[in-house]
Amino acid sequence: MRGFDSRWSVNLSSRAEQKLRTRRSLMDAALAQLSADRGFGSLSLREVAREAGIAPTSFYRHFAELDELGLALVDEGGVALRQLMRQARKRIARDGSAISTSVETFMEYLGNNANLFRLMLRERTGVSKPFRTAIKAEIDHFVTELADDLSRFADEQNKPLADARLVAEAMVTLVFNQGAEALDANTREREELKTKLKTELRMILVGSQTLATRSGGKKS
Amino acid sequence: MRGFDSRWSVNLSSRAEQKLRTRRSLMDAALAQLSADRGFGSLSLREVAREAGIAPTSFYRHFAELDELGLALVDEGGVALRQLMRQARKRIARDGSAISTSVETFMEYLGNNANLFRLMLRERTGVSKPFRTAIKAEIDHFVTELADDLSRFADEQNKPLADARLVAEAMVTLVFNQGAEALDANTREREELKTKLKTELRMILVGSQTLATRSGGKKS
DNA sequence: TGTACATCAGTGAACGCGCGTTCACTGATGTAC
DNA sequence: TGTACATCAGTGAACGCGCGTTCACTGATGTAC
Repeated sequence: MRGFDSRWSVNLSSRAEQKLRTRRSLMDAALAQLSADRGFGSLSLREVAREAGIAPTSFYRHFAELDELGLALVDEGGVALRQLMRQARKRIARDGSAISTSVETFMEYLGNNANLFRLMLRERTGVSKPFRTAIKAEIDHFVTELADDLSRFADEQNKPLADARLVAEAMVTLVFNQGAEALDANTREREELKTKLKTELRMILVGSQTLATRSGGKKS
Repeated sequence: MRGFDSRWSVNLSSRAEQKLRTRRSLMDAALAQLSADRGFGSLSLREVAREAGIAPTSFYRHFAELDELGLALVDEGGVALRQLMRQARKRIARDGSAISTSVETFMEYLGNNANLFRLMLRERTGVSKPFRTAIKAEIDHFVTELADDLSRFADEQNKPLADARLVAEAMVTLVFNQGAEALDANTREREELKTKLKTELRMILVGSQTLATRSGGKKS
């Protein structure tokens, strides 16, 4: 437990360190209670405090309400998304095969941060506007980067594609939806989902190239 | 109010008619409370009974629990999906332009059954397994019919496509996701969504045809 | 370094609230004769 | 048709429960001198 945040502790009083540690316990407690059958909306402040091992009243020393904790988790989800993308780029540079590598990387991240992604995937279409807005912003950022990558890639290969942003959106929609299913699938089903997903992404990519070419693209 | 179910009332005692009417009030009350900010999970039995104008205890004369009412609504959603598809086929036969007509028909249905679709779209990835299962079954049925249509259409046009089922799944995923967004969009945004959606569907269709041709399709 | 005071994370008691569910009931509707 | 009994949708009182939130507090940690 000690040192889990040693990088930051240098300038913090031990009281402040302890506060951060409790805050983390609360966030972990909330994450731990998420599952296929429990969304963030079904958590209670008392339950989270109980799981974190503090009195319900202490919760207010860290967050004004439960949703504020949830939005902090969404921030972490955004960090995970950016790491995911960085990791995927690195691997693609090494292994090529952009679609396959991306899907593999995504699914790996999904497995390693199951409940964080559960939160993002579910609350994205959930009931709380602040959640939807925050998550949509994170995904938007993700889509933008993907669209840039796609454009660059298309230029390099001299295979233009129609409307990179739209292609990126469609891809992210499919990836996230299959991701949501993959979370609660067994290993075999997950492999099937990956295969399906790769084919679907390829269809979109190829389709967009074909449409770009037909409508007078810059292909030689 | 009288005669709203006159087609069925013929063989029913007036007591049974009244019971059906109350049941309908309950289902309508639940539907009426759904919105962008309220999912089925946030409804309470007491609230629904209040809105329907009956005592909370009377609820149990109609459903064993609130979820049972929800599943009855999902059944109605299934009916709406089948009507939607029937309507779309009819229009396509008349107007051609399969993708555009389908999207228009879907969006129209969405607008006319907003809360019913809200329920389907949200609980599809929601927290209750029975809901997820029931909705997935309805969508599956929808996907199957779409896949059949796609195959038939491809044969007629002598443009084979790769893996009709998978194409249908991807299309339905995109349509439902954009549908969820369209529900809470204004008219202008909705038009944008339609345009985007049509392009995305066209990419998938064209991509699937291109892939089928490349891998030795039966095209002349 | 030692002392006096300030800060503040964590606490336990207490509150009022809406919830789901049970129960025994009422009285209109339906049925058997 | 008229009568006596059965059915059953709808009721109101009552229950125990977990919830979010308030409050005044405690005591360890931090700070000023």
